[in-house]
This record gives sequence, structure tokens and C-alpha cells, in this order.
Amino acid sequence: MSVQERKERERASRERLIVATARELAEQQGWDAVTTRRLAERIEYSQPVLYSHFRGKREIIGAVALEGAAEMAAALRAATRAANGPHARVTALARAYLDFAARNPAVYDAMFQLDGGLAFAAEDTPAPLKDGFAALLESLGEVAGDGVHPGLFTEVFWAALHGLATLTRAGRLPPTEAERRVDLLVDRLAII
Amino acid sequence: MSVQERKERERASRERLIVATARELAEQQGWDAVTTRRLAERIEYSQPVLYSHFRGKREIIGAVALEGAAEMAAALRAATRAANGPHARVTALARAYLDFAARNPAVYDAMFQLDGGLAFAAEDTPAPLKDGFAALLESLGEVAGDGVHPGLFTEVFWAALHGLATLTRAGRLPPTEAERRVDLLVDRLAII
DNA sequence: TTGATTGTCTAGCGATGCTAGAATCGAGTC
DNA sequence: GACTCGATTCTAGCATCGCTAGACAATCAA
Repeated sequence: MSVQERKERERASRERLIVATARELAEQQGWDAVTTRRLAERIEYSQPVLYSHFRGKREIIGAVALEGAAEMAAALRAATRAANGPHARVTALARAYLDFAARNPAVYDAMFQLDGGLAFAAEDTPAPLKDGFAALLESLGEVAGDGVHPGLFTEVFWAALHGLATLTRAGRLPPTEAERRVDLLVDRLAII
Repeated sequence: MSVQERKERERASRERLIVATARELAEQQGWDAVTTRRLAERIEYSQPVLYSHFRGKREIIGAVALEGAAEMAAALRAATRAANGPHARVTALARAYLDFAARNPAVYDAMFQLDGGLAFAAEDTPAPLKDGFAALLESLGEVAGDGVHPGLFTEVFWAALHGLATLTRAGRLPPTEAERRVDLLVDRLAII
């Protein structure tokens, strides 16, 4: 039995290697550069090995997205934990969100721009994604204001952050005033 | 001279056909289905003809984006013109924006998600894009509030709309509560 | 009618995601 | 320790992609 267990461990390890390598390559040279051939070469296996772990490229993107969602949730919680009071918490949250998106553009793309074959806002939504939304909800729920559904408020706030993140990175918004945009957003949307 | 003029007319006409066909195909089957071969077949010319009008596929996407930007600007102005008072105007603007994005997903993608090789927020930004932002600014500038730069406010409001549009269409936000999200956004961000 | 220019097409390049079938490896048995 | 057989991995190839070179045809001035 131990032989089989070792094989499973090795297999799991190789799968992590694939995901980590895909992510690294995407952050270095963009997702366009993540081809199955290049990825296979980097992990020092042949192309078809990838397909014994994932259905295709899109599932690999999905795996990177899930990894990213878990990391982001942790980053958001760490940022809010260090802040005192609702207003400071929401500001810290917004900054942490945009910071994560800016520092991990490829991962952010995998999560929200590319098709990773993941279900959202549905019952079969993977746990890390639900948890990412939960991390937002924890801090945003307390500033939704009277009579406003916390989930709905979180959705709107999240959408605004997402818009700022994507438009900034795509060169649609000049990055110089990023800080002032965040302040404006928090001051107006959050009700302390 | 008249012969040459006729030729130029025909050439311009064919160029419009290419852009219109690309847009139609993208709306019908998504941008992935817009291959140079399929596009060439639909316009009943060979593939290389496309390259006598555009540098490549990305320039075709850019052309669709410019067309879309002009349309969107017109749609936004039409919507705001029919509304009375700043609050009603902004609500109408937001609804028109999200409506345009929902009705023309492929065009919206060409404008904001895909790489059409267009410059944004720069000096060489094409006129239709500048005008699209101007259309937003016209109505949003009057509700920015005291001491807040109208341009900055417009950017934030636009980012929020963009986030709602993309997240909704990507299945990240359930479409059922769309209306309530718009109301919340307008009520909080706009200062009447 | 001829010659040159302009326009269009056929054919093909390298690269993509993905897969079938051959080849190899290694675990368990004698 | 040699052998068998199933699991694993690889080689080779398919269809399709964006794009382009060079052959071909249409059109114009002389």
C-alpha cells in the first residue's frame, strides 16, 4: 500500500508544480506565453502529462485562480485585522484588494478575466471563491448602512474595486491618482 | 480622377463590411469564433484582403471598439437628455451604460477587455474614446460634490459601472438584483 | 494591342491546444 | 534474480490559428 501512497504523493507534488509553474510563467510573460508546450518543457515532462492532471489549459487557469483566491482572502483578512474601526478597516481592505491585483496581475486575470471554467455565485462555486467573497463581506457588511442588504452592498463595493483594478491595469485609468480614488470610494460608499 | 474616387469608395465600403461582419460574428458566436479565415469567408474575399485594410486581427478589434464607443456615447447622451434633474440623469446614465454593455457584450469586450491596440487616457487616445468619457463627465461632473475633482469622480463612478458590467456578464454577480445595485451606487456616490 | 501597375488569390510557414498509439518503466510473482 | 503485465510517459501527428510570400489576374495608360 505504501508504494501507491508514494505515487499519489508524487502525483500531487507534480500537480502543484504544474500550477506553480503556470502561475510563474504567466506573471513573468503573460498568459499568452503560457502554452502547453512551454509549460511542459519547464516542468521537464512531455505535453500529454498535463492532460493527465487537467482536462486542458482552461482547468490549469482555474487551478491558478483558486490558489489566488485563497491567497487574496488571506491578504484581505490580514489587512483588516491590523486596522481599528470600520472606516479604517474598509480603507485597508480596499487598498489590500487593489494591491493584490496590482502585484499579481496574472493571478487576478485568472480569477476574474479569463475563463477558468469555474462556477461563480452558484451552489457549486469552489470554497476558495466563496471564502474570498466572505472575506470582503466581513468588513463591508458593517458599513452597508441601515436597510441595505450586506451582501448587495458587498457586491457593489467589490464591483467598484474590480473596475478600478482592471481599468487601471489596462491603462484605462492613470495610476497616479489611485489613492485618491480609493479614498473617494470609501468615503462615499461606506456608512460609518 | 473619378475612377480612383470610385475605387476609394469601394475600398472604404469593404472596410466597413469587414468591421460590421467582425462585430456581427463576435456578437453571435463570441470573439473566439472571429478567426481571419471565417471573417474572410463571410465577406467573400480571401484572407490576405483583411491585411490590406488592417495590420492584423487586433486592429480589427480596435475598429469595432471605436465604432462601439461612438454608439455608446450617443446612447448615454440620449438617455441623459430624456431625464430631468441631476439625480435622475445619473440614474439614467448608469442604466444606459449597463444596458449597452449587456446588449452588446462583444463590442463591450472589444472596448474594455480585449487588446485592440488602442491608447487610453493618453494624448493619442482616439476621439471616440475621449468622447465616450466626455459623455460620462457631462452628467457625472455635476454630482461630484464640493471639492471633488469632476474627472476623478467620473473615473470612480465609471470604474464601478465597469465592474458591475463585467462581473455580471461573467456570471460573477447574479443578474437578479442588478437594478438595486444601480440604485445603491447612484444614491451613495452622487451628491445632489 | 501592348506593357505595366494594381489588386487578389493560392499555398504555406510556424505555432497553438489536444490526442492516439507506441514505447518504456516498475511493481509484484515465480 | 528473471519475467510478466499493467500503469505511465513519450513520440508523432491532427486540425486550426494568425500571418505572409509569391504566383496570378484584372485594369489602366500609352
